[in-house]
Amino acid sequence: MFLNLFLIMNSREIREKFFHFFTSKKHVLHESAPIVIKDDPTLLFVNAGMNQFKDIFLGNTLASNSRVMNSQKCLRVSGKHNDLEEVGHDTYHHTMFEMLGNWSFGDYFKKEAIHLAWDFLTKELKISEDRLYITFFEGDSKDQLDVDKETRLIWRSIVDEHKIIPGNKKDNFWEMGKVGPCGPSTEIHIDFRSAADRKKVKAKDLINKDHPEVIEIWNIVFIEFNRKEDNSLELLPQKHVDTGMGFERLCMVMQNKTSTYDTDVFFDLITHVSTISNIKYGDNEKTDIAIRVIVDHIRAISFAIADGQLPSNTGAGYVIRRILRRAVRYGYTYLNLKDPFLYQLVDVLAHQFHDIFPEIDKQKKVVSEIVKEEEKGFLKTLGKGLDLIHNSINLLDSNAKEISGKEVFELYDTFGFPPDLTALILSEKGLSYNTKQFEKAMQEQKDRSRSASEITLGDWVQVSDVPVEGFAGYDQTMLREVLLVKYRKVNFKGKVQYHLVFNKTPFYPEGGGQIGDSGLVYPDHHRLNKPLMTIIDTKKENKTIIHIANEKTPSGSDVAHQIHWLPNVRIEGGARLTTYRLCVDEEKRSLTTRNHSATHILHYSLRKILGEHVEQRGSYVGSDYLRFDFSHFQKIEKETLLELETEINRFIVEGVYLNEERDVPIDIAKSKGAIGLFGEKYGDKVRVIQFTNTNRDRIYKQYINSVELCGGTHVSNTSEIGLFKIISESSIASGVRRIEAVTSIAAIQLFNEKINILNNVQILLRNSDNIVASIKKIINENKELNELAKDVKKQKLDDLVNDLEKKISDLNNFKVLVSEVLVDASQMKDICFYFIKKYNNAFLALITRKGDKVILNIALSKELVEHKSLNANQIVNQVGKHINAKGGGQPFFAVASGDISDGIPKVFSDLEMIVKDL
RNA sequence: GGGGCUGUAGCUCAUUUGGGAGAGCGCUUCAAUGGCAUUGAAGAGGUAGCGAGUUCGAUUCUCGCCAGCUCCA
Repeated sequence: MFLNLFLIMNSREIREKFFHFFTSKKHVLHESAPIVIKDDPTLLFVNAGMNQFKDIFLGNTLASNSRVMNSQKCLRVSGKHNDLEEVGHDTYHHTMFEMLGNWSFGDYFKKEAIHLAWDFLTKELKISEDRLYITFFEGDSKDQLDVDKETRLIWRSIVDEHKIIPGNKKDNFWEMGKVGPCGPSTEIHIDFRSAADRKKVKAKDLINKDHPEVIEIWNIVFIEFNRKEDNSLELLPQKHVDTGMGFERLCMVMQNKTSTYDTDVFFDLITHVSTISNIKYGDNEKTDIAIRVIVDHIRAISFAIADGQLPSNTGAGYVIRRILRRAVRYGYTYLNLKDPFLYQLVDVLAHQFHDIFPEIDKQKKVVSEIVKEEEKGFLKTLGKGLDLIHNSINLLDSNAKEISGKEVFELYDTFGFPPDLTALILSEKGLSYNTKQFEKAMQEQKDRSRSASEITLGDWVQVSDVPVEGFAGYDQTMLREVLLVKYRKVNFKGKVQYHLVFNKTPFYPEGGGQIGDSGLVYPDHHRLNKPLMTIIDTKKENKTIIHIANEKTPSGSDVAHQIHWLPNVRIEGGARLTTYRLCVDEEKRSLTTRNHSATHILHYSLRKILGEHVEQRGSYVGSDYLRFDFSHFQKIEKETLLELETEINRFIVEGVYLNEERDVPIDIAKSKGAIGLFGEKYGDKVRVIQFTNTNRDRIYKQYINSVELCGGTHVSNTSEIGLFKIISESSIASGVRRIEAVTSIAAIQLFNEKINILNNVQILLRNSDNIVASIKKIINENKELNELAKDVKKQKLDDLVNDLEKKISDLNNFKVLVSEVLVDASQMKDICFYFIKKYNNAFLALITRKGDKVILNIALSKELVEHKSLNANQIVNQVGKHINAKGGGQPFFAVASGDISDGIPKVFSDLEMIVKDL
């Protein structure tokens, strides 16, 4: 490859250049948000640079800097131009990519934004103006929006008018979603076709037409409206600029390539895949596609895992699993890679991004372990699927050409075997499958899922327009004068529930591992003291706190009815509004709070005892117990667990006071050594929870210091936790372990239960003072006795068999035995099997009693069944009627049980009749 | 969130109208060879995920729960 080092910048230099340029224009570098999104049911991954600034646009949060720039990790797996199944087939789409962007929050607007972008491209990067084209918003009559004349005018002062092209709402009016901030955009496109091609067709005609060499490189959005639920547009109080430039595409342009995969961004990865597979990139279209798929996907997978999203079978984790499997599939089919290989690429990525995105390098061992385990799992799935396919093929008529689409769908749906692989295997045998049937089955599955999820949410009903203040429950569990802002009806598992949003609330919404509060809502009126609603859970959707209420009030009427029935108490902007009193279930909250603080201490102690590599991977803090997942490579020995418990309980006994600080600038918090949650996005101001002992309260002469960024509730002194006890330690994924524990009342209960058991054991052992020795002795004795008993039983059975043997009569050439025996049912069965195996002409009928029950067995040598067409099944029912028995079995052995023991003689006489007739 | 599949010995899995709970590997012991690899023999190891129901009888059928896999949203 020819590289002119003086002219061609590598990707790192390009990124640096961007940061440098905008720093010089007074922009502050903002860290990329984790690629994984929490608390937003509509979005699983960050798909644009602006995601993390959503709340600033909406006016919910104030920006700490009015000018910001960054490179944001993004992940796109669906949408019009980003179908996962397409990635790799062309040479410029990606699942994971970097988005360079600069932002103005109420600072500069159109003119400066346009000039900044233009200057960066043409002056800093020295991209030829000749190649650049501009689009602007042409207006939209439905939205009553005029042509964006201002933008057009600004551009006219910069470039030739013929290069400025109007675009419609689809291309040049950017919206975040159905509702929310939006505005017109202007885009810079680049044409890097050959001179000959440029002569043939004008660039103007190729813009926004999916031409691979005429592409958009920079999108500049002027956020000035808020799209409301009724579809109307409202002017925002402030105007913002949001820009996004695809980094990989920019590198492609700057490095004179026609494919992003030919840039240095992918060079090392591709080289590595070539080495592993021994297949050169560029040799063959099919293997090239496979290599592109792999190098693209490993980026998405690694960044997602490093940001805390483990592959799983639902939600965001499932998306990661699907991407990983697609990569494995392409490697498996086209590069003949039959063993795990993707995990080896993590190192390459770690090295490549160690300075800009250090999260992969920091955890490369964990990430690659997880990838490897996933690969192994999928290869196993593939193996199973292969067996199933070969079975189906073997069952096929020799002249059949096709297997049913339903079968292929089942293979995919149930066993996860990809249909394209199925098709490949079939075609090797000259077969195919019915794709119409497959599509039909697929559509049915989709319809089923959609209809199941559609009913769930009702529309929000707006009750009042007061501003929402949010959580106020750190200092109180009861709040008066609360107003209902909006509510909606929801169907959940066949039950009706209500979602309620209040203007302020003491209810903690599920988050940071801590479960949501439950409690009661009362009318805030001194004469009304009956609860109106039962809040069963509290959750967060983005930043909105949603209270989930039962359909019925505690007194049995409908909640919705209550909302409208209530007396109007407060007057707000001319409207009479009901005020409420919100009361959190204090017992549940206080137990949860204890568990949350205990979780922090556990985290601290784990790092102290096991090492700094321990990082939180997930946590559940409930009122009954706590669960903590963390990175660690081996099983924790019993002694270590004990040490851990002791350490934590010392921490508790020390009675360390909580030092809680709100609105601490994140830099200061970090300088204090505060540990952030793995993959969590924090704002500029954070809440710091610190338990640090001072000299005065040291009992154990140990310095204790737990500092974490946390939004949860905590005890004011660690002594409130009372007691900490681990109940289990296990593995949940490769390199990730889980500890479950209880505290306070639950821990005391656990101890009491255990001690109670011990006491009972001791009493049973006649107050032995060495329980363990006593039990060991008993076990040994028991073992000896068992062996003795076994011998005796066997002897007894042998004796019985001998006795019975003597009773066997020869009748018409049959060995006949009809008798009542004093053994249990399973021994009787053994006797039956012994004789019918010993003799080839045995006819046995044995009876035994168990309580009131009479059990009858009929057993016949198999030869009798075959040659004499006898059937034990029939006989047992025929003679069983005398003892009121029903039963059945196989022709050679049948069982029946009844409850009339007086009938036994009749059973015997009937059997004699049967034998005589043989 | 919805659908499908699976759950049997430490591991991998058999077990058909519902009627004896099994195989291979691993483990323990003994024997053969100077030792190891190995070979032979014997043995231990199970509430058939949990809980109800139907049945004379359930690993098997039905329902619920739990866990895993898988597809869809």
